[in-house]
Amino acid sequence: MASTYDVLLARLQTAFDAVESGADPVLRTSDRSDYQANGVMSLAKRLGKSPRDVAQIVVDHADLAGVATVEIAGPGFLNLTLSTKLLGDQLSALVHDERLGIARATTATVVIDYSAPNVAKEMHVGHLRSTVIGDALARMYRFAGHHVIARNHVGDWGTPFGMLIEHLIDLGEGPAVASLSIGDLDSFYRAARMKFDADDAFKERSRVRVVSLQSGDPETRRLWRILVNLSVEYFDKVYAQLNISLSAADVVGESYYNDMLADVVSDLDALGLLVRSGGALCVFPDGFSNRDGEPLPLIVQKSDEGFGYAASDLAAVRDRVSTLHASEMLYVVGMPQSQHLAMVFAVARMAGWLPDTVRCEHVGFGNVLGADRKMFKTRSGETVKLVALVNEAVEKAGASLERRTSDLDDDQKKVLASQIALAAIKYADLSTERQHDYVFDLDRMISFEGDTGPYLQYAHARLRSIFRRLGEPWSVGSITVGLDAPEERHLALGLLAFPEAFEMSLRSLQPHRLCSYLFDLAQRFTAFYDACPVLASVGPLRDERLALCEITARTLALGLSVLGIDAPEQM
RNA sequence: GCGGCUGUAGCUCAGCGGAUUAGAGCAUCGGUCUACGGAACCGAGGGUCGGGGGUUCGAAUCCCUCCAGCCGCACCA
Repeated sequence: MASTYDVLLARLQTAFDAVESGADPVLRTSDRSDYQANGVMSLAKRLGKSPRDVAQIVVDHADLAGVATVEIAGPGFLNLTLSTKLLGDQLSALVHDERLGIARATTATVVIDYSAPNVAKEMHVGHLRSTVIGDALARMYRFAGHHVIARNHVGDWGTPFGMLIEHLIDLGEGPAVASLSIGDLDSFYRAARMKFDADDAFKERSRVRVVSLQSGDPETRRLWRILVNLSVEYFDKVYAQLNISLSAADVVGESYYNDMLADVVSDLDALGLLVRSGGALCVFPDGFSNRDGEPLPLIVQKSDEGFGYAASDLAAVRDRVSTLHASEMLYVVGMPQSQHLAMVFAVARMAGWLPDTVRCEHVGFGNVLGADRKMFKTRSGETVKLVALVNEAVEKAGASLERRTSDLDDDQKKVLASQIALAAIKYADLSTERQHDYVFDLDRMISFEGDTGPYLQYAHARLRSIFRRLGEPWSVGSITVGLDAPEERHLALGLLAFPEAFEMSLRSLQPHRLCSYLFDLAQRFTAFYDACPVLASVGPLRDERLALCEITARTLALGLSVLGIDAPEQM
């Protein structure tokens, strides 16, 4: 089934082509009518004709019988009003369409790099956005029909592991494992750090340990593996708590690329791209300069022979294209890394490792700020742990549930509190344009009023409540709609706009567009709900309204689910 | 210095492939209640879209410039 948007666009395109081949209509929803088509004005300018005359020609050529009526407005806008028949047909199709009008895409292999916590460190707000945005994009891509490969590029390599392993040895394996198992990674890390800074002998041992780690000493690797495995177990718990679709299987950390680094360097050299500069081996991609206006290098091998993160990032690009056969790659990484990633991509393209046919994008995002508009920290100035953040939100959501009389038992309330808390946090994160910083204000996002996740969940719960009260199973063949009440029509138009909103959000890699759509839909629904009795109405009218409710409930649930947000049946 | 980002109602944010009176949420004020879950609905006030210039019949949206703030810019990822 073609979406309403596509039906209109196709008919308009034909009409525009009749005037001038290649002219594009720009179709959008409008307050003045159901849809508005622009594009006549620029076309008229090119043809040197009056916009209204051109509009008339387009209208004459447009085959909109049974679809919509057109009116030329203002200097040359085409205001389209959908026919009741089209609305009825489209709604009837939606009732029986699991995908709610969203086409299944031809399958691409999409590698999405997100979350990326560090081994032996706890996850904190700094990981929130990458994790939440990456998860939402992964879910959206999967629903669209693509093959998604999630890559959790954890920081599991580098000089800190010397001191961490030595600290592990000092504590004794058993006690160390026991303390790390409870997820208290930060105090382990801090203790190692303190010893490293205070004790020269420990520092020397750590240095030696790094060397044996890198040279593949089996015992050192075994100890390192202990740290990695315990950390991955901890990450899994956090992901479970956050309802993030990442697992240990998606963890492919920096260490995975170790064996490829030497080849990256020698292959770049063979291609004649390597330059020795300041002792380091560098590639100078075009278009990047440093603060003195000189070409800026991407350092692939440091002057001490060690490999930088540029080398492993290059290895990852190459691996994802050649081994995973990625046709699209997304890096959900903070904005400050944009220059680095742009250079990595540029070098990969120079080397021929990243063909032009592979879309490769940095999905950058801004910072999470506190009320003071500075980086979000605790009152004492420490980094906010993700677990603590969620716990506080769950607590608030739970307290709010208690304040309302409810026939739910304690277990149900516990689950609900978590679902509401996560909806609040995730929706707040996803609903602002991702490149922008946003102010983290838990009280606002969990106040359950206005443009929040819980508001959307509530709208959905009210809908489900209608069907619970209905008792009997409800089904309908085809809907004969009048949509006489303006609220009904407004809601119906909102439902038909779902595919376009979803696809636009996915195309632009901007989940906030889907958020805006869902909020708008929820508002349309509540206005309808207030004005149009459903269960108290009878006959075809009741079926029509139940159909609107059914589609709305499924649209909200599906929209939320691809954002990684649960839609409870009741709350 | 180079590059990137930001500046839209009191607050938090949409809108920025140009187009008819600039939108939403919160807050404020005023309505709606025998309510299918009021965590709701309806309405009002509130903005020279940072300043200036340009392109255009038309600019929050495109171009230039200035102001304010943030981030990155060679061996930590």
